[in-house]
Amino acid sequence: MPEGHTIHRLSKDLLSDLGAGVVKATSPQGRFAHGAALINKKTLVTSEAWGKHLFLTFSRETILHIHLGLIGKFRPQALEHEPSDTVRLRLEGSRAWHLTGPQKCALIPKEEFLRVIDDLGPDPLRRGSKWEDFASGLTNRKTPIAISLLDQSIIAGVGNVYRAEFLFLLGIHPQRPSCDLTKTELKDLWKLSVSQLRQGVRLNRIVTVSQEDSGTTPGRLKPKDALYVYKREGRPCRRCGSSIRVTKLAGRSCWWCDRCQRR
DNA sequence: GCAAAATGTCAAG
DNA sequence: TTGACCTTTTGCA
Repeated sequence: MPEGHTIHRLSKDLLSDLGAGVVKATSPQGRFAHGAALINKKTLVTSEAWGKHLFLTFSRETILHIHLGLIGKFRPQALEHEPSDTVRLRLEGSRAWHLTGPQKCALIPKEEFLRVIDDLGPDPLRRGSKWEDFASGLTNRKTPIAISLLDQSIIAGVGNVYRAEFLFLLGIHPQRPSCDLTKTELKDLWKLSVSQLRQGVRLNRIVTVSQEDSGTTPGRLKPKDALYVYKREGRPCRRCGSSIRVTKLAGRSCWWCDRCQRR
């Protein structure tokens, strides 16, 4: 589930749901019992997303740092919905929110918050992020562009789905050395990140296929029709019909179309 | 019904 | 580059 769009959407939804009053916090799993007790009966003051990191600030400057990792989920439930014993944290406002399988769920001091965001590259979903910072992170980098796009210190919030889809949409081969991209390509890559991630927040899912290619609106698309290349190895490219290929880059599968994406 | 994979990251070899 | 982490979902019998 979680690339940057998921976390930014969560950040908004949590604030509108829990921001009104005092929050009740528990840890049905028990593993975060101490932290939950410290948050309990406090007010949610701010909710911020930086790339794939979520920071909830409660009264008295208590900062809760959450990172979902690969398998974590943070989902709204009806108040009467009983939490399973895998729920690390349950927050209760106008709805209940159940956090399961997070990579990180901890109360942190302000210095650590600053350190975490300092290590991140520009986040296309944050105001004030500049494409020049993205571009300067890639100068002199011979690493394949598909590897750079997963590097959170280069661009924060892009994950394995978006990297493959962005490169397809711009006709860029995943193995192209990062430093070989033209200024125009870099600018386009940044602009595409901004528009795609924003759409991801709006729809609360990743849909990259255009209306012309799909013949319908994004909201009505079936999951398997929403993407151009991700997890489509061996299937025909939606643009040219040639077989989608897959390779390992940065330890993760990366899909591309050899005809649409030139080296 | 069970194994494998999953939109992620870090530490160890 | 590989394994570990943590849980749910998917794919295959």
